Amino acid sequence: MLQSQLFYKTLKEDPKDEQSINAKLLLRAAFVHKEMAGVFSYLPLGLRVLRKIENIIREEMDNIGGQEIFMSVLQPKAIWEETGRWSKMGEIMYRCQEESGKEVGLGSTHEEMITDIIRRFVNSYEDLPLYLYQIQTKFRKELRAKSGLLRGREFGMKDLYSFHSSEEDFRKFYEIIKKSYLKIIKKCGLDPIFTEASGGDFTEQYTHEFQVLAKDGEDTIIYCEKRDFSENKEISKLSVGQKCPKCGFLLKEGKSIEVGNIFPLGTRYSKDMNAYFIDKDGQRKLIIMGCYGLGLSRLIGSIVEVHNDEKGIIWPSSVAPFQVHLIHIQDKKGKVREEADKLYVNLQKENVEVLYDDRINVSVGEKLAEADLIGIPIRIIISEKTIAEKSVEIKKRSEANAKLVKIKELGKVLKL
RNA sequence: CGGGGUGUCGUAUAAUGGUAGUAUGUAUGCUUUGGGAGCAUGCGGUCUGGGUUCGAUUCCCAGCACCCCGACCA
Repeated sequence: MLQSQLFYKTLKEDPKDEQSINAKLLLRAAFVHKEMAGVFSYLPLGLRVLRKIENIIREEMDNIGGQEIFMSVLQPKAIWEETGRWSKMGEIMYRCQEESGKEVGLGSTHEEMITDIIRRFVNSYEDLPLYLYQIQTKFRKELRAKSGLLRGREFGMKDLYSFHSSEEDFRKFYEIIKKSYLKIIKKCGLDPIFTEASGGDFTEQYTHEFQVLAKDGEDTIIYCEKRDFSENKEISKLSVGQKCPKCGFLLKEGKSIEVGNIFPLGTRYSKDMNAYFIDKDGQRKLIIMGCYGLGLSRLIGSIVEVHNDEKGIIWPSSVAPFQVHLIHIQDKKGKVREEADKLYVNLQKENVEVLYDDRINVSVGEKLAEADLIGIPIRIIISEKTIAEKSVEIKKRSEANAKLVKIKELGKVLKL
C-alpha cells in the first residue's frame, strides 16, 4: 500500500474528550472514526486489524470443528417471547416497530435465534455435537458507553454456540474451547487469565471469563500469578495477600478487561424453545447448550491499551495492519526514491504486507512520528546514507535501537 | 438512569456584553529532507432553541452532545 494513497489522516494532539488510551491512539492514527459514544466506523487501517483478528479466530474455530454461519441482526419478537427475555432484555435491546405495529429487535445476543435455527435441523443424536459460530455486530443500549472500543453500543463479537447430547460431552468441549480461547487471545498478543465469574443474564450458574490485565480495565480480578486461579472480585471470597487455593502463592488483585466469556447454558434455552433430539435409547431429550463470546472490538481496544508508548501504538505482528513500514528519505536527485520503489516491489513479490511511505513533500520528522503513532512492527528506512552502504535501516517498533542491514540480506532478516 | 464537568474553524486552544485571535491542518507557490521543517498568500469557527439587553459567542433557562464517577452490562 502506498501511503500517499492510504485513506487516513493523523492528529498531532489527543482529542480533548477522550480519556482512554485506546480511543486516543486509535482516533489519532485514524484506525477508527467515532460516530457517537460507543459507536465507531472502521477506516482502512482499523479494518485491516479487525480482519487479522477475525482470521485468527476463524482458523482456530475451524480447527476445533466449528462451522461459520451469519445470523440476521433483525430479530423477531416471537422467539424472544418463547424464553421470556423480550421483556427482560428491554433495557438492553434496541427495538423498533414497523408500520403494522409488529415489533423487531436488533440482535444483542443470539441464543434465541440459534436455538430457533437448530431445532429445525437437529433431530437425532447423530446430528450432535454441533458447533456453530458467527462474527457479527451486536447492538446493546449501553447506558454508559465508554473507554473507546472497550464498551460500545455497537460492537463486533464472535459468538459460538455448542450443542450436545450429554452433559459429559458438553464438559469435554468446554475444556477444548477454554484452551482454544486462551490460544486465540495469546495469538492476539495478550495474556489471558481464565477467571470464574457470575452468570449475569444468561444462566444461574457460575461462568468463566477471559480477562486481560490493564490499568484502565473496568473489572477487578483476584488472581494467582501462576495463572492457575482467578476469580472476578464480584464473586470472590478471597482477597489480595491470601493464598492461592491451588498452589499456595500469594494472590494479587488487578484491574482487567473481559475479552471473552463462556457460559454453560444447559437446557435453559432448549427447554423454553422445545429443542429436542432423539437419543440412542429412542428417548426424546433436551439439547444441552453452551455459548462462548469473544469481543472483537474489545480485543482491539485491549491490545492498544496494553501495547503502546508515549509515541503511539505498538501492534503485535499477528494483528498489525501491515508487517513492514517502508520509509524513504528524499534526496535531491531522486535516487533514494528509485531504490525505495524497487524495494517496495520486491517486498510485495515476497508477500510482505508493506505500507510504503512514498510521500515526497513531507518532512522526515513527520514521517517518523506518524510511523511511531501507527505502530507497524517493523520500520525500514532507506536514505542516501543507507544506500551508500547498500543497506537499509531496520528498527522494530517495540525496540529502541535501529540497525543497518545489507539489502541483499534483507530477506533473511525478515525471515522470508 | 443518578451525580459532576465541558461545548469556540477539521484538530488543540485564547479572549470578549459591541470587528472572535493563535497554533496546527488544509489550498497555492517557492525553499527544505534523519524526528510532526521555513517563508508568503488564501479558505475555514462561537452546539441548538428560548429569555434578558439597544446589542449575547459571553449572562439566565431549557434541550442536545461528549467526557468522567456510580448503578447496569460482554
